[in-house]
Amino acid sequence: MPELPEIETIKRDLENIIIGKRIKDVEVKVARIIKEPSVENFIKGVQNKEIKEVLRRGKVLILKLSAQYLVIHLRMTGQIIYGDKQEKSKIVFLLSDGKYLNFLDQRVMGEIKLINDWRDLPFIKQMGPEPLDKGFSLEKFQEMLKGKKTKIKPLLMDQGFIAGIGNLYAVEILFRAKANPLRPANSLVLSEIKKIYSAIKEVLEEGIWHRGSSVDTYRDARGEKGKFEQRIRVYGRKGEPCFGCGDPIEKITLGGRGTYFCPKCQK
DNA sequence: CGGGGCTCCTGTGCGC
DNA sequence: TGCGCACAGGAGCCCC
Repeated sequence: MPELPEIETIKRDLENIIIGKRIKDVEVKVARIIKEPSVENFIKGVQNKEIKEVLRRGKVLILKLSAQYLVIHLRMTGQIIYGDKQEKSKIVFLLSDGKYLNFLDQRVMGEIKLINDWRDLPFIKQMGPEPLDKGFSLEKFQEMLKGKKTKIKPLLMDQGFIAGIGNLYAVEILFRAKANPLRPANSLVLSEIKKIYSAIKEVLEEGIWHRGSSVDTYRDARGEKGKFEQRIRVYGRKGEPCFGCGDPIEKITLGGRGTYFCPKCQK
């Protein structure tokens, strides 16, 4: 599942590959992925537009074109792969260098929009801070947690609270911080908040360093798998021995999502 | 306002 | 062995 580190990896790859190139044409094989404008206007809107910049906000990938923005959300199984045209592509952009930018998506939950300003999207407007920005300080995190009765794990996954963290990284962050996913946010004391805060930065940076995790279908912009999955401590390890104490890892459902943790190490 | 549950979607893997 | 169902989860939505 592409989360902040995976999208950031794709963003950095694409920066080196496609900036300055033009989209000559686009083939829309699955219309429902294009959320706005109409498919017809989408095609007209991207034709012969230069890719000026690649941006990321949370789990959202943004390509700045000559006038508008191409906003891409990969959701669960979306992939953006540069190179030859791929048979399974749902959307194919033909670039001015003769290569293709393929949008693939097994479960077809991804979304692409062409809009005047990405900052106007409601989902972006209500999004929480970028966890790797300097502005996301310990003090700010402390402030954000105040009065939040929500369990810490779903809270970390709430894009309105903090941007870019999904199920896998939320689970890994809490294991690193030795915090139980069920803890109400406002029950955490400063020493625990500090550990979670540090773990957020560390785990996400480690994820980027290892070019993401490919436990599902994630691939980088060149179609390669990430290596962070080798660093995973708890995700998907139900019943297997905890790397901290050897007790079996437990799996519960929280907010409908599989939540892995060690009840002994995570208090 | 918060939280639970359903929805979308399809390949995989488990149980009977 | 083969079939059928549950499961995977990001985010919008409804409802209590």
